[in-house]
Amino acid sequence: MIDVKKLRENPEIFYKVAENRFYGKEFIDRFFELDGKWRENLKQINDLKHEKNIATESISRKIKENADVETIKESVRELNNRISVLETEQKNIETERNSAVYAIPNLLHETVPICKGDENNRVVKTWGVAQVFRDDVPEFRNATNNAGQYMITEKKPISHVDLAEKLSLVDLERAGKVAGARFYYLKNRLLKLEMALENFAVDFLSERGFSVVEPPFMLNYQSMAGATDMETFRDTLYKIDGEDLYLISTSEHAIASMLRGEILDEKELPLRIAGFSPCFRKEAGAHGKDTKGIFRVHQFNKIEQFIFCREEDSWDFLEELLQNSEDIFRKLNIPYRVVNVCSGELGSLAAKKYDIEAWFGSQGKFREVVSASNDTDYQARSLDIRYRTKDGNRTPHTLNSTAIATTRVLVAIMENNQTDDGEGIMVPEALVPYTGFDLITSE
RNA sequence: GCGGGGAUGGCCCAGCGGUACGGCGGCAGCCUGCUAAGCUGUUUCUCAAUGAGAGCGAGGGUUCGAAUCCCUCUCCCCGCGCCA
Repeated sequence: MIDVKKLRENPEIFYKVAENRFYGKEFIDRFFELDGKWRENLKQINDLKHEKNIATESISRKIKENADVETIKESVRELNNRISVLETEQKNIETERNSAVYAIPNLLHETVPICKGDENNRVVKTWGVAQVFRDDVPEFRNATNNAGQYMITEKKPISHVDLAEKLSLVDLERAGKVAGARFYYLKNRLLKLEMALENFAVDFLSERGFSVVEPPFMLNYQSMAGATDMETFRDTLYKIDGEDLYLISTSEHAIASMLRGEILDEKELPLRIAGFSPCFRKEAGAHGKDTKGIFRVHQFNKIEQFIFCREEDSWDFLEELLQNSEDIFRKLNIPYRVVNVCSGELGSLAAKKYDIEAWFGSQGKFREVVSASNDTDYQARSLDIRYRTKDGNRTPHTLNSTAIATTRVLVAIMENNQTDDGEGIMVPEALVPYTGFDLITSE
């Protein structure tokens, strides 16, 4: 959530951000409407409680003096009634005011492009030599601002769906039978390749100063609500029936809420934590998109980078996270571009977000494989996480970035590393020590 | 799942109907040739702030007054049961 004090002091900043993000301003209006009443009520309640405390204290004194206390008791009962009426009203106002506050998005970093639509994300850089089918060259050149390196191929790579079927690497049909669309059985060498990716990423991040955790795969409402926003709840989260538990859609939320309600010491920061967990997503808004294969699924494994840091350091750490993720894709030799996501496509928690989009030859497109966000103090404030400094407590900044989302990276490998005859997949060199094989074929 | 014991400020711990004790740590100051020790203050949140209110795992209840008594729930520890 945003800083309410800052909102009271500088409403114009928040109105401007709402405009730049193409949000409605009604939540901010609603906040101010309710906040005035809230503060007025609070004053009244506190004054009455003050009166009550004085009366109550006088009772114990009078009892010692053997004086009569019945009339005072009666007046305190009267005060209690008035307080209780106001407090009930206050609770209602507060609930509404808070839901308005939660709906107000984070501030934006000055470098975020102000516009709508993914096509307006700013391309920051490109890396690698992509194999681009002849007909897709214009699209590729456009998507990289003519800066991407590529080799023209005379045939399109086989889609990962066809290739995986041919090589017995996934069973989508039976997964559909037992669980539904967007589920999969991952098989044989593709499973080993997945495990290799996971081990590779865990080792990689350990070397870069991350501690690694496998978090709970479910979180209670309070933790989930602190770590994410209502849009995410609605569109992506699975709820466990009859329990106060939600399946995580990313280990980010489990790591962020790990420190909920705690006060850290400034010296403990930064905290670099990598999470490894399955991610469960409803993909509610994605009907008809990427329906085939394992590109967009309800369940996949992910290694995630997460950082808690001092407020003054977070912009440097965003670059660090991006660099780590880029280095992973470089080691895997997957061509990609990096985009600075524009204001209209940014989630409400993020003040800035980079996406890494890998080249998928069969689709002739760059598609998202990594999201690196700086949520500044927004997420940590909702979770009531603070750190102690000489000059009092502050809210840390939190950042997160994908390292490896397994299914998408498997697809990227399948589409970028096909053998010339289209009958096999070459394992990226960096993974061979982990797989123990360098080729996946039908044998 | 059953029985017993717990949860108190950043940490440890006392209090068990009269408004949170003490210690450790942190910060500020005093003192000292420097350091250490010692001494003093401070340490969470909210508000229209020289003031006031809230806060003892969470939520209810009883009472003029609840950390303290009652109810529900959560988590931790010990034992029993079950179990990959």
